[in-house]
Amino acid sequence: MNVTSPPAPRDCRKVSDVFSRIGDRWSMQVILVLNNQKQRFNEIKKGVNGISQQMLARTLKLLERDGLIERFVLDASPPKVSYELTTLGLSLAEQVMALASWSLLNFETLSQNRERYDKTHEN
Amino acid sequence: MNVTSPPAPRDCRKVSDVFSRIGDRWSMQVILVLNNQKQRFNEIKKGVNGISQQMLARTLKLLERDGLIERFVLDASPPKVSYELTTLGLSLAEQVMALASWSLLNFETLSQNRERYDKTHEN
DNA sequence: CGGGATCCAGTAGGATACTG
DNA sequence: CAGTATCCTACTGGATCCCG
Repeated sequence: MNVTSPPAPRDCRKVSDVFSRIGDRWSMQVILVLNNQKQRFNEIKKGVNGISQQMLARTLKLLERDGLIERFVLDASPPKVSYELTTLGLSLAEQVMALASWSLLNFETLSQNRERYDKTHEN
Repeated sequence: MNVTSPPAPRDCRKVSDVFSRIGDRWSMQVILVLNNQKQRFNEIKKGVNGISQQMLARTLKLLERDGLIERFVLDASPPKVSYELTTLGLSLAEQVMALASWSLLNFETLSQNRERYDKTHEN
């Protein structure tokens, strides 16, 4: 895709599809936490601030379904399961990391913009 | 932020905040369509496949609130309004374009992975 | 420990009609 | 043309309990 022009409508649907899959509240955060680190369920849970057990389980399953992470059952009783980004997942993680860096860099600016907007439009 | 390590929990919240703002169904698509192109309301609507009038109006207002786009009223009656990415919006658009390119490149792989997963887990 | 099942609330998002 | 107002539905995500 040309970087200087908007995508074609057909492309838009594909982009929309991928975005709506990873653009939920948790997927990208899980990808970030797993970046270069094979981790177990509760380790990921600690890493992702505020996620519930169920949402983590759901998110991991969807990411596994897309082939972005791989699930390893280490032991059955007591259960030990760990997760790791696949090659595909790692390539996505790079893009997500770039977006995350942008977010950290510009978070304050965004907050200030919102505050200013709300003040001038509160009528 | 270091690209090889997961972000700190405090950073995670900021990243989550930004992601939950632009990670909805439409924001990133609008940003893509506006990339390097000042456009009017209905032009954007044509560019973003399937968006309703209301959702476009809502999305544009939120993006303007964050200072990512600027709104220009050209005429009052009949109304003519156009939108353009700000410098901040352009810098975000770069990251979003990278993610969009990844999406186009790997869309087929993702679809196949899902299909395969669903077949082997349908029990 | 790593989930699954169930129930519930909040909100994102769609359809339609109306307006300056 | 570029919105706003209203209503409604569907889905996301949270809480809780249970299970091997």
